[in-house]
Parts: sequence; C-alpha cells; structure tokens
Amino acid sequence: MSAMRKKSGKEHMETTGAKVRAAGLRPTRQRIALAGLLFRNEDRHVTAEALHEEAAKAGVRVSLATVYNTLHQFTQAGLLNEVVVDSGCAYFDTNIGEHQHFYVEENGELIDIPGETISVSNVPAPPKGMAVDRVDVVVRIKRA
Amino acid sequence: MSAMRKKSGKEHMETTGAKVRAAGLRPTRQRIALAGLLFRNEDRHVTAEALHEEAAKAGVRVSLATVYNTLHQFTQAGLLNEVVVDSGCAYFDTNIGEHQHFYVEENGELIDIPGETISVSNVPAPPKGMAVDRVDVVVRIKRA
DNA sequence: AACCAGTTTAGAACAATTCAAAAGAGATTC
DNA sequence: GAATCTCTTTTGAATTGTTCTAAACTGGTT
Repeated sequence: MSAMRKKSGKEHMETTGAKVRAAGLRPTRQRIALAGLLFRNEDRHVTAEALHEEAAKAGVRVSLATVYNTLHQFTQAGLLNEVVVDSGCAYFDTNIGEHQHFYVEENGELIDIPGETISVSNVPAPPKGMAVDRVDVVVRIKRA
Repeated sequence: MSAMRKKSGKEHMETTGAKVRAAGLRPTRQRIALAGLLFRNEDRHVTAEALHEEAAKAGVRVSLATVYNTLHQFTQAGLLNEVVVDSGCAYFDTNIGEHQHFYVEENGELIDIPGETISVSNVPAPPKGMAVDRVDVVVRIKRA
C-alpha cells in the first residue's frame, strides 16, 4: 500500500475505472472522477463537503448528494474507511489498512499513525452475543 | 469513584448544589436539577435529547438549549466527559476517570470498560509543537 | 436504436446543535 | 426586603451536516 508506484495520468484513469468496477459499482462518470481524486496519490482524509469542493475546482460537476452516496458506497465496498472523531462531521480515509489517527482538535485535521505503531492489549470480551467489529484509537492533540 | 456510597435524597441535593457551585457555576434551579439527574447513582451516558426528556418526565421544566448549555458547562468544568462515537450525536459520560467504551453500533448504546482493563502502548510522539490531550479507545461491537 | 435498471440531480426535508433577543432569577448592596 | 447588576434561561429562528424524493439521465445490453 505504502510502496505504491506513482501512476501516469492515463494509467491512473484505467486503474480507477477498474477499481470502481471491481467494487461491484457501475463505473459512471461521477464515480470515476471521485475515485480519481481520492486514490490519486498518497492516503487522504476527506469530508463530503471538501471532496465536493475539490471536484468542483477540478472542473467535475457532481452534486453533493452524489458525493455522499459515493463515499458511502466506496466505504461499503471496502475502498474507504469511515473515521469518527467529531460528532457533526464524517471523515473518510483512503487508508483501509489497520491504523490509527492523531486528531488535531483545533482545526479538524487527521494524521495517520501507522498500524504497527500503537498496540492495544487486553480488550475485554464483549457482552454475550456480541462480537468486536473493530477497535478505534484516536489520539487527540492540541497545541503544546 | 466506583466505591460511591448511595446518598439519601436530601443529602443528594446538597452535594449536588455544592458540586455545581464548586464548578464555578451559579447553582440555578435548572443546573441543580440536571446535576441531580446526572450524578444520582452510578455512571451514566446521556445525550442532550435524552436528558431533556428525562427532566421533563421528572417534572422539571428545562429548555433543550439549557440542557445543551449545561452539558457543555459541566464538561468544561470537568464534571462530565464528552464521548465521540457517532458523527451526528454527542454523548456525555458522568464517569470522568480514565476508561474506554464498548459501542453497540446497532442501537447506539455505550458500555464502560474500566480504566485498568485495556492498555494502549507505544503511542507515538505528536508532531512538533503539539501535545497529547487524550487517547480515546472505542471498541465497536455488533451482534455476533 | 431501444430499453431497463441503476444513477444522478436539485431541492426539500431532517436532525442535532447553536444563536439571538428578551424575560427571568441568583447574588449583592443599601 | 427592595433595587440592582450580572449571569441564566427561554423561545423560536438559524445553521450545519446529512438524507430523502421524484424526475431526468446514462451505462450496458439487446
């Protein structure tokens, strides 16, 4: 994942289309464009609003509703992870591997912490009939 | 904290008033009533809406705006902890000690995990100029 | 080219939360 | 105990982030 070769523009569009298709989603103009923005370079953290703006700036006309739909579909398909760090605003992370985050409360910025770094031990067994879905760790930081 | 003796009704009101005053807040009827509901028995997790309803049922007339204000003031005063587990709804926890949570995604229920149970190690140093405010661990669980 | 199911769109609807202005109530002073 | 001052509460409107809806559109197939 982190050892990802940079792709040329055309090559990128192809892999992007394939990615959408592989997720079982019809490769529409909008989904390909959004996937293009999301999976272009390194790992990213976006909000729906931010991605919507970014698409607009890139000259792609997509409605906000579609951005929301697409982010959720990608998440469901395992292409994105939803990160909850703030009630009132949903973040989506292109890094789908096991890892954690620094959250800068001041400006809402998210920073990845590689998955091998932090270790969480002694997570107790959940109540009868329940199973652990995932363990989220958020390190909230502020100006020193 | 957990070895808290149960208080009689009157005694409870007194300690409640004192608690509000000690937090540097004027002990108004509303704040005392809400503190009364919050710090009555064991640890609790509430949303603003839930506490508002609860107050109504208890015959206390408080506006929703005041519930929000009060929850935030109590949080700022260190009487409550805000727990972020769901974008779209804020939880407040009367347990202000170091501890973590199970979060039942299905119904939005929060369950305390005692502070000594889970251990998180190797939290990396935050970026230059930043300091760790706190480390939140949420164990998301679902029906097995 | 025609067709259908799946998509997108704009705008309305919604839910949680905050804001603003006016009325109300602790605390303090006389 | 009334006047007063400041902090609080209230109501209802405003905001924000997100979802819904119905109609228009489009990718894929025939």
